[in-house]
Amino acid sequence: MLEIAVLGLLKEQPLHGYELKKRLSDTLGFLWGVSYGSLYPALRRLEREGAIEVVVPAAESPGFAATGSLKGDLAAARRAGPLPAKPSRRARKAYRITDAGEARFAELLLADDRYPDEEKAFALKLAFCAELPPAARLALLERRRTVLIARLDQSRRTPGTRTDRYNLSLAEHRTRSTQRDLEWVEGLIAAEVAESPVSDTPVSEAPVSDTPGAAAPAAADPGSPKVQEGATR
Amino acid sequence: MLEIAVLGLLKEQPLHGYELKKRLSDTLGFLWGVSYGSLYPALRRLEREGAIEVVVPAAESPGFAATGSLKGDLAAARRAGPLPAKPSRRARKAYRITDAGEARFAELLLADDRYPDEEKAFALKLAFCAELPPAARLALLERRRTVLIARLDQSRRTPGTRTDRYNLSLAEHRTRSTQRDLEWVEGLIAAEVAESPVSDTPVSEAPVSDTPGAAAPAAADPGSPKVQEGATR
DNA sequence: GTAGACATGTAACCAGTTACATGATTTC
DNA sequence: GAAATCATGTAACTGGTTACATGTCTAC
Repeated sequence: MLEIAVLGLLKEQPLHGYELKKRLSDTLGFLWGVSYGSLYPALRRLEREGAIEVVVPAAESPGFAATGSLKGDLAAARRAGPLPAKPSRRARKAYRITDAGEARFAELLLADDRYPDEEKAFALKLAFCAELPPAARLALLERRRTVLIARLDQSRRTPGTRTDRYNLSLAEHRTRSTQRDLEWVEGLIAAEVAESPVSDTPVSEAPVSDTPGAAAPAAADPGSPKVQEGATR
Repeated sequence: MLEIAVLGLLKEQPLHGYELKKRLSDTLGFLWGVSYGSLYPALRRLEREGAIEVVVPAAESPGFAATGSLKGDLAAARRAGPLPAKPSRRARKAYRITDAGEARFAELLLADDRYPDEEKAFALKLAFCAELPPAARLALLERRRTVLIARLDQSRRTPGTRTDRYNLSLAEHRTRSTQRDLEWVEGLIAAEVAESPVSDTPVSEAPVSDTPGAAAPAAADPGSPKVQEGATR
């Protein structure tokens, strides 16, 4: 999860840990508060795997010549005036994504992770899917759709053993939420298909299929009922 | 989290681990799939803390006389015919909640836990709040309300740095979901207040206050803005 | 010279998971 | 007597967290 976010941000530009953390907090902050205690180890892990690499400290911000002395260069950068991306302090290590990292990123976005928080995982992936090829993006959305449909008809099958006021209300609210989530992703899918014509790409299994009108709220047709959430173990 | 669920189920009746797991899977299954690897350690932890205790194996299901021999009794129970709560196998250990456990349960339901998955935590607590005194229940709902309001006006303040199609859609969908969650809990609060007249009980700090019309979607007044989700940290 | 922002890192913990080991009892 | 189901438990791992330790540079 963290690795997705890190790779996603580094795909746009090289960044060092501290800055990365700030961006994670305020561009994805509404979904996530990452801590240094997980970020730095994650960076080292990714580096070891070859997904990212330390960027050479020269020419950090164009506009002054590198002398070869790191400290000197940094001081020079500082003297040049306050830049939007503020110049350095300590032994700041900026990372850049590698080709292997790009591959890993795509793989992670599409992976069938059994991360506990489905909703958060999907939200995070969606937040970064703009950088993905259209087919992969579509696959991501289709997968989410399958999960939601499975959830819906599970709640339809299961009567619910606890029938006090609170559980009843909870179940109903949950079902409606899921329905709306489904309508939403179906909207996204439709937009996606409209944008790039439905080439023959057999991305995973169900190309796009059904959705008769536009966004049928909670109709039948489980599409491909293979996925099955791992609720029961 | 697990402890809440376990205590909540044991509040209704004594159960052994295996059965507990089954109930967790199919009465709360839609929110949770617990595994033995966490359940059994949790039971031992709760027992050590004195929140639950092993129930004496005699008179497990009334209708036959205990002989003093566990195995004999169990075999007898078996012979008596298949009961709804099926009789035993191996050295089955049923647990019962203690008074200390009841106290712990109430404490956990109201605790300000910084468990990562807010939504799941609230859903779980709500699923068991029927057994709580009305004032505590109300406090639980009020707290949730505060969190949702904080979330809403954070998303209003934060413009959002990433402005591609997907992030925009995500942010909008999220806001609407939160709004509906808020309306829902406000409905629950209203029902709660209607049921038990607003005695002077100063449960936590904000008694009930505001909500002028009935369920004002996203109005001002953060109630008590103390809570503050730990997103940024 | 010290307060505070910038910057990196480690250790201990947390709440769960999977995989495995084991054993009792019933059913065929 | 083999397979299925019931039943309990441990060890290693996971993906994070908090709390802490340390260092650098600026501004006052």
